[in-house]
Amino acid sequence: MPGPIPSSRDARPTLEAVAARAGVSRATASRVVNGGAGVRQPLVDQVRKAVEELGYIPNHAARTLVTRRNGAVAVIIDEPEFRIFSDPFFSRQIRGISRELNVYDAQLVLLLVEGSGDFDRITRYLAGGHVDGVLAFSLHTDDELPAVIRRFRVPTVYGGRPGTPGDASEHAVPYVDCDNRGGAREAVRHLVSLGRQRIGHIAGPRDQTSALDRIDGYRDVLPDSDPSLVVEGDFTVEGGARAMAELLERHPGLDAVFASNDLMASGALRVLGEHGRRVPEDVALVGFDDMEQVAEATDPPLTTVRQDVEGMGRLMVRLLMQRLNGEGQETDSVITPTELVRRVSA
Amino acid sequence: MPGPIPSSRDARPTLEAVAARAGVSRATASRVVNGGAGVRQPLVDQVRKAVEELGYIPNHAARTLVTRRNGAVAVIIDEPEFRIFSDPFFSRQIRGISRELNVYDAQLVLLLVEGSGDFDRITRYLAGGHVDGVLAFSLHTDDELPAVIRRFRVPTVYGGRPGTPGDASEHAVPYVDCDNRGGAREAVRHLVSLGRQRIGHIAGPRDQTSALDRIDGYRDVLPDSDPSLVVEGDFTVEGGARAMAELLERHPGLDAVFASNDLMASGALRVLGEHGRRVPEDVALVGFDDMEQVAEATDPPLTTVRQDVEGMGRLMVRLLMQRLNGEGQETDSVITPTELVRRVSA
DNA sequence: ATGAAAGCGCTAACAG
DNA sequence: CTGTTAGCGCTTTCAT
Repeated sequence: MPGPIPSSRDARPTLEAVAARAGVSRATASRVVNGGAGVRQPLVDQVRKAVEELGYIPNHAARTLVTRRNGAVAVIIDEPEFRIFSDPFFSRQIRGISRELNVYDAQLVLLLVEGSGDFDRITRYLAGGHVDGVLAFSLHTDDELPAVIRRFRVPTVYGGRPGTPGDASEHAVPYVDCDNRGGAREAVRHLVSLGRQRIGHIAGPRDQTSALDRIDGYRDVLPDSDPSLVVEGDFTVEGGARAMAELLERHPGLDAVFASNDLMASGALRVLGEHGRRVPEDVALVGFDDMEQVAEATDPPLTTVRQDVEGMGRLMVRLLMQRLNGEGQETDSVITPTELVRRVSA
Repeated sequence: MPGPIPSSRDARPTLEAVAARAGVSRATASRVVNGGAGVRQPLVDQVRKAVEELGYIPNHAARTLVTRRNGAVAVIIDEPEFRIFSDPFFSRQIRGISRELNVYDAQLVLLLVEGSGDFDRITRYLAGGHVDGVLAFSLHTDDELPAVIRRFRVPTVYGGRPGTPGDASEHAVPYVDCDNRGGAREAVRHLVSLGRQRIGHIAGPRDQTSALDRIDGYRDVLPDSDPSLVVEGDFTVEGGARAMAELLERHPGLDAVFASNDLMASGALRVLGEHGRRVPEDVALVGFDDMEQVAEATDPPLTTVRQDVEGMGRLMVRLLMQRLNGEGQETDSVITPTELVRRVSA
């Protein structure tokens, strides 16, 4: 079905050509191309036919120049190397975003931030109005991005609750996050329901709200637990392994662990094995994220807390589009539910 | 260092304003903004100053409209769900691409293809000339993308050797790939050097050239090996596990396995364990890719073949830019070297 | 070396 | 309902 699209990129037909062929004015042709509202059917048909025959494709730049809309959204990911390398989390979220963006016929411009150097570049980019909106991830407490976003008033939705104070004013930027705290509670409650008495927690880095929220969830269920039962990891396999070793040293009698993500849980699993602990018999283990790749591949497979990462991505796009269309400047943030997935480790 | 950039996206200063402030014509201002060649120093300085003071940022759409360049490159990934979900490979390659694109001050537009439906969309997008060039991945043998690319003559570089015949004419599209065959040879030779006698191979899907090339590498070293020693997997953990089980059933006496990627190797590892085989004592195992996340997290850590994924991404961008700048229409493909990384599994 | 002027392709008032 | 008319902001001959 090759269709009549011209075989070269150059010398593409313009609206002018379409109008001429259809025997109408450029304005009418434009109207038809943009939906055809308020144009009589016969003319609509003529124009459509001309478009078809000529293989007309609108020139985006020209359109953007006058409408000041560019049909593109930037996805900004500010993440230290190790995490984007080792965490399918982003691939998934981006897939959700991409899918939903397609619905709106919008393009996805990917901006990876690696250091303050990149920051200027991104500032200029956003300031230049090259995109209609922004989807930003991994805001760390010391991030400069929120300031830029506020300054240029770029419509934005955050992925994950931002660590910055986030002025509660009318300009608050909405975010989409899963119920980290509730999920953590569920995980720990599950461990408790298993009859476990000494439950440790391998936390994520303190500069990420998700890690903080999960610690809170842990404490919600175990308010009187010994503080030394919580060790900070860095969301990597190795970090999880180190934390587990530390935990074991401090509390040899430990009988359960809630790790703040699956990667750390897998590291913990290995260390547990090395120290002769059977899982789940001696020590029950629950992770977080439900990254199948990790959670199902470990031995034993991990019981973990699932979050709908793709759905969260789609949601972010929807919220952004609402803002762009002016429907409710007062968009609210959304917290999505989590679900405990029982496998073998607990 | 906030700088003088205006605090709102609207009402941005135009070149006109800059020219007025600098007391020159728009043409001169434009020249300065674009490098300042052929403009006397004093004027250059005046314009630069005005740009600075006004916080002028060029309007991309206007520029694109006249230059027909848009400073953007599309990255097209056509990959069934499971792989992008479970393979850090892309994250890494994209990071390399992103970094190198920054060097050229070009934007990255991400296009995820999920089915034939998406195909129309992408065709229209490319035909619309929204991007200056394309970086395309995961061409399967039955892909429609190459046809579109050829038809519209979009400057393109493939990631990985495409499965399509790839007319050897002057319009051949260059690609960047690692030395899959050589890497596989190295892996298998290593196994041989360890004194292993019955070496199996868990291959990747037949519609991917990387999998095919690795099989070839295996056969290069073991030309007379029993065909039943090669089992096809699908590059996933589960697929690797199934393949390993099959292999064990066919050849209980197996003493080594070369898996076509690390994910499958990790699945194989688990099955090996379940069947009471010690690794590497009873069965030596080598993977491919060196995805640290997987290769270092398994127990024992995997010996594997490393490919410089990020470097390959950067290389793709460089080749594309060469094409765009007309330097050498006859860009050649590049095969990057691999390296055996010895850990514990072999 | 610099400026004037002519568009790039499209949309959006505004008339009719 | 349709056509005419202005630009959107920038680059690029072409004169000077």
